[in-house]
Amino acid sequence: MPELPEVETTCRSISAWALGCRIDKVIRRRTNLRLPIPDDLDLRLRDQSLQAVFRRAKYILLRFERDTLLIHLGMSGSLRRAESHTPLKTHDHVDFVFNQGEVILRYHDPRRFGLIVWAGEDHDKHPLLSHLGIEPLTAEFSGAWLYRATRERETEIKLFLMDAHRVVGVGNIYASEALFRAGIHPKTAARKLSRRRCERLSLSVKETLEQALRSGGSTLRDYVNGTGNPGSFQLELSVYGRTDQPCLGCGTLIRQLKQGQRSTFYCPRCQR
DNA sequence: ACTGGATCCTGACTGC
DNA sequence: TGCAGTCAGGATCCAG
Repeated sequence: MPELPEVETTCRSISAWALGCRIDKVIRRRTNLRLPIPDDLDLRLRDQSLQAVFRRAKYILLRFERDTLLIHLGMSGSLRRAESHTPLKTHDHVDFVFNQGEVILRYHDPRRFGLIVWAGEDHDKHPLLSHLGIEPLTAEFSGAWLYRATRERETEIKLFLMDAHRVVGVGNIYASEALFRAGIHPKTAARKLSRRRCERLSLSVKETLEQALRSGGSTLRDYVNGTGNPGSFQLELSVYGRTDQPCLGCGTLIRQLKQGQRSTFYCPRCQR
């Protein structure tokens, strides 16, 4: 479900209400997601207050006084505020109950592709994070970097953009959108991109993600941020999900194809 | 090392 | 209605 803008939006909205709140108890309603949910969540987190909420790639980190949690939302997860009277929904797997039950941070994930694990002493060294590539919204992710990283790479550029070993946070929606913005065909071999096109693509990735962030992310099915509000970037999508609809630039019908078992959307005229 | 494919799981939707 | 098939925002593991 969530790509970088949705995860970042979730972090920001949780920060806005939960920082400083103290854990009353943690309720775990099932023992595993993609990985086992630690059985000492409640024991260890009780009485610790939430110190920081931040993101690495599409992982959310909740830093408490003595422990840090690593959370991933997978395809269908959400982490949002609930009240003691908020009715429980199917697939509400974990509740972090704060301030004597006054507010709850509730983890919901129908497909259970997400995960909740301890981050350990140094989260950057955690096995799930240690191999990750660079953040797209930093200066490091530049045209020069992209040009260097794509040399000799036979992979289609869309798959390259979605490979978290190289650059993180760019999922299926924003990869299609960024390539449209850059005027690059998604099946182009990464190594064939010129320096100039790499420059353009790195900018397009940043602009696409930043625009989505300003809209609070995309809500296609059920994404909601940490306060339970949907995003609106889906209204600004140029190609994603627009098969057979006219390109906003030239009117040519948007096409759909498969890359790595995922749908790709593109304009055959604007993207070469 | 790189690359493509299968896999985990539920729910929404389509077509018969 | 019901049922089967397809597809979905992610990431890991495995074979070639």
